[in-house]
Amino acid sequence: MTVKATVTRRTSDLEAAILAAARDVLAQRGLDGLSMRAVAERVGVSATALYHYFENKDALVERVVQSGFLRFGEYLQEAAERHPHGSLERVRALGEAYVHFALENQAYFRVLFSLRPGHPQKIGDLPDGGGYGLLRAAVVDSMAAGTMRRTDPDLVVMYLWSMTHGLVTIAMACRIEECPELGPGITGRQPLDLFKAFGTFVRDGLAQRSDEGATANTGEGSA
Amino acid sequence: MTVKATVTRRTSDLEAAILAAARDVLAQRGLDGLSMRAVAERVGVSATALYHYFENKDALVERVVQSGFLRFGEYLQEAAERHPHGSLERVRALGEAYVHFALENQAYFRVLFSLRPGHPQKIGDLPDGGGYGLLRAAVVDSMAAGTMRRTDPDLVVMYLWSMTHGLVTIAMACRIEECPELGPGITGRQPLDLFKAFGTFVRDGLAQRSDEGATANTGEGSA
DNA sequence: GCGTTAAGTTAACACTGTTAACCTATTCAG
DNA sequence: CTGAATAGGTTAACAGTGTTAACTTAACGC
Repeated sequence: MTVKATVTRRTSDLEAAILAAARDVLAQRGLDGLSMRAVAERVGVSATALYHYFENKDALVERVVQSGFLRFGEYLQEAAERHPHGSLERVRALGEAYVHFALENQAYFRVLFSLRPGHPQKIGDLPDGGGYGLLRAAVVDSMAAGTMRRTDPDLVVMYLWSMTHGLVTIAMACRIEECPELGPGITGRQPLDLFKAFGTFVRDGLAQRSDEGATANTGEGSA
Repeated sequence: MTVKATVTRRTSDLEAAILAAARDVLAQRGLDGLSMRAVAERVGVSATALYHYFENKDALVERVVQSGFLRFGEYLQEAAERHPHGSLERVRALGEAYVHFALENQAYFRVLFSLRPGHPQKIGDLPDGGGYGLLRAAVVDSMAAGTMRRTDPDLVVMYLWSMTHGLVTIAMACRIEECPELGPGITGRQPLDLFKAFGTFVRDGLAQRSDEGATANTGEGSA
């Protein structure tokens, strides 16, 4: 145990080790299992040692969240760059990446957007704006390219973000694919699959259009 | 203290008192402040007495959640009944009621849709299906009345639910109206106001339509 | 009147975040 | 080179949590 102590004497890479341990514990045992003692034990240090690097548990969690947002933002960016500027596909890809990342890193994501009171963080404080700027740019580009109707881009971003985030949140609260009462159109379908199906609604809206007969009963498109 | 004891000796209205106290504590001090001892003290009883009526804290919370969903469902129903069957207004009213109730009962709503692991409840277990059936009926009616395009109603419900729930969730995680980085179209606007603005997108979609010029830059409609 | 049982009590355990007091090795001033 | 200061760790302890065990006490059926 004193081994690590003498080694890390020089600089504070212990801080990094603590953060890494906190991430691991969070991913494995969830937010409830994330205790100061658990993190400390994983690092091989006493619990109170953590207080030399973080003011309290909230501060530690906040740092974990920040690094989480960073990874999240990078993931979104990579997804966006696989599609041309100004295309609706780029917007859609961002949404799909959002859903995918959230479900692959559930314990993580729960904290990122934890509903806990006292956690109302401003979006601007997050690295990369939590991906907001990324989506906004894609929307603005699409409007400029003429693939998306021109309106207030912020309003559109908020709308798309809400829909995507809501799907993820609901999927986490109750396993959608295991809810038979949701009807045959939902049961058995993964959240990502549902998201893709929403694409039709987002593009063309829900209102009955005058230029289409009452017979149309389309499934979901591909793009 | 023995006053209440001798009074409640007869039947178990203590159970109801505990539930009421739990609701109060939850609303006032939030989920973190909801401890067995706090609830017990409010009732005027020892903490361990609660275990005669509820297996553990989770069971107590679950009962609180159930009664919460009941109130939630009633609130939604009242909102729906103020608009005619088959109208899009009825669908929209349900969404607005959803947003309004959530923001007026935040501490409550956080638990209703808590992201906590181990809480993935099936929708069918909730009273009234958590309002799902209500929205579904409104959607089906609208499709039958020809005001809404015909598609899989469950998919539409899931789409509308996601969007609405996402907006609420985001609004709770970070006070939207205090985020200047969200652009002038968002800052200062209440979530309910944003929801109404989404109506245009939901009805007509985001895609550029061939029958409209590139000059259209509409605000949000009224209905 | 007597046991049984329901409904409450206190004491205690294991766990949590956090603080205080302490030790120790490194660093830096004189 | 010595000695003080300090950064970085330790153990002990406190208040709070959910929960269990053991105990009391009041009400009911026979």
